Amino acid sequence: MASVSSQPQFRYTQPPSKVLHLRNLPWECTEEELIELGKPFGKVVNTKCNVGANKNQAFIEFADLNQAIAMISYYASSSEPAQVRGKTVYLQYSNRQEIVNNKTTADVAGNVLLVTIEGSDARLVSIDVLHLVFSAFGFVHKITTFEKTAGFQALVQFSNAETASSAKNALDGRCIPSYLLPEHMGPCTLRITYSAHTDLSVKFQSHRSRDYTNPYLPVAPSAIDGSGQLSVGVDGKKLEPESNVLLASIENMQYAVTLDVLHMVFSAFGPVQKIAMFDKNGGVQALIQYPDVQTAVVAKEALEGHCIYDGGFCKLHISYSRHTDLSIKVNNDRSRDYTIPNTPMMNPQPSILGQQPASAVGAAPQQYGGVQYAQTPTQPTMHHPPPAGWGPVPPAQSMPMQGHNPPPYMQQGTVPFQMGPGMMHGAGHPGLPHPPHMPPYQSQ
DNA sequence: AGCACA
Repeated sequence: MASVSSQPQFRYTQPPSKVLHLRNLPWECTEEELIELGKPFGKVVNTKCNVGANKNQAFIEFADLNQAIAMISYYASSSEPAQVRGKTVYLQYSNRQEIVNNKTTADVAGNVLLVTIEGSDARLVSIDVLHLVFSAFGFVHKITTFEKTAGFQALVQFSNAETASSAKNALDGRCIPSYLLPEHMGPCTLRITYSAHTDLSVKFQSHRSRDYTNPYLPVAPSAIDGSGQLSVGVDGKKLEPESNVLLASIENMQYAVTLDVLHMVFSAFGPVQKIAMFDKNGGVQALIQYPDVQTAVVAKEALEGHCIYDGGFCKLHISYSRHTDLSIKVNNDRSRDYTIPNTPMMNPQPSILGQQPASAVGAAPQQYGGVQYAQTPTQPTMHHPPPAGWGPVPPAQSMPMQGHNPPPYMQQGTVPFQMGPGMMHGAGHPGLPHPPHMPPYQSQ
């Protein structure tokens, strides 16, 4: 009747739907319990439990609208309320006509993981740390993070369900290794389910979202500072996401700084895996890759602001790169992969300088004197994967070098920096022009 | 006790 439809309705009534919305359920109510509840009234074709902030809501979908109406009608006039485990359950028609993302989405493997980071400091976990953690299992295409009632969450997109499930199996319920987290942070536990997403939409590189397949995606202005590095200020504190790859720029470069010089300087802190040099903004920059974040942190703190040569020449400015694994296409005078054994090096040269700790870059810069360098174009002692004794640790520095162990969930061969060339997947986009002064591996 | 993954 037309006159009825225009009448005001009760505030909380809904038009009928095959889908019923249930609330006040006991926590972690099961699908079986929902089916038990609905079965007397018809065929339950789908359910969704643990809905809402308190996980105490659910949906039941009947095969037929009349079955849903029968259930609502029954309990509307019954003296006994609907109950699950003795707890009164409130029913109404859902405002949707079908359950979307039915319960199987949490169980069917997909290429995108929904990650909930638990812990009082969960929101301090940077997207870069998440990237590092998940990259151990395969190329991570994209990450988005967001705050939900469930807490701080991230969606992590892999190439396929296989790599996603290996990450899920290894990481679900595990804590992020503390050395990847800012100091004084409590434990952060990862809870992982599959997302129904297959391809995340990332518009900007920012502190909340990243697309690692598209190096030329614009960076959100809010996420960068003057040096072009991400610096997310949480409670006003500057948080530079740490990385195992350092970006070094060289100021006042009166003398040539070669790959070998950089290798020698940075090797004092740990095995240098890869170096890539390139020109940017009229200067020289280099990416230096260590096997782990911790070594990079130590090197950065020791070297930042120091000069390679006496007299204030070749001053190093070091920040963390967002890369975790450089893709070295060819070993030459600007790029080198030291992890590949038996790779013929160009210009093999005798070693110089021995094991001078690089903390002495400032203290004993004459070791790297320009003249000496010019006369003996350098080749550090290491041609191959770093030997066990890759050099003394600068004694004056406090260097927790014990941390070369992989985090507990990482198995040999799956650590991020041993990932194959897929890591820098975006580098080879055929249709994308490389910006000037930007080598193909350089994402920003 | 009031609707699902940004």
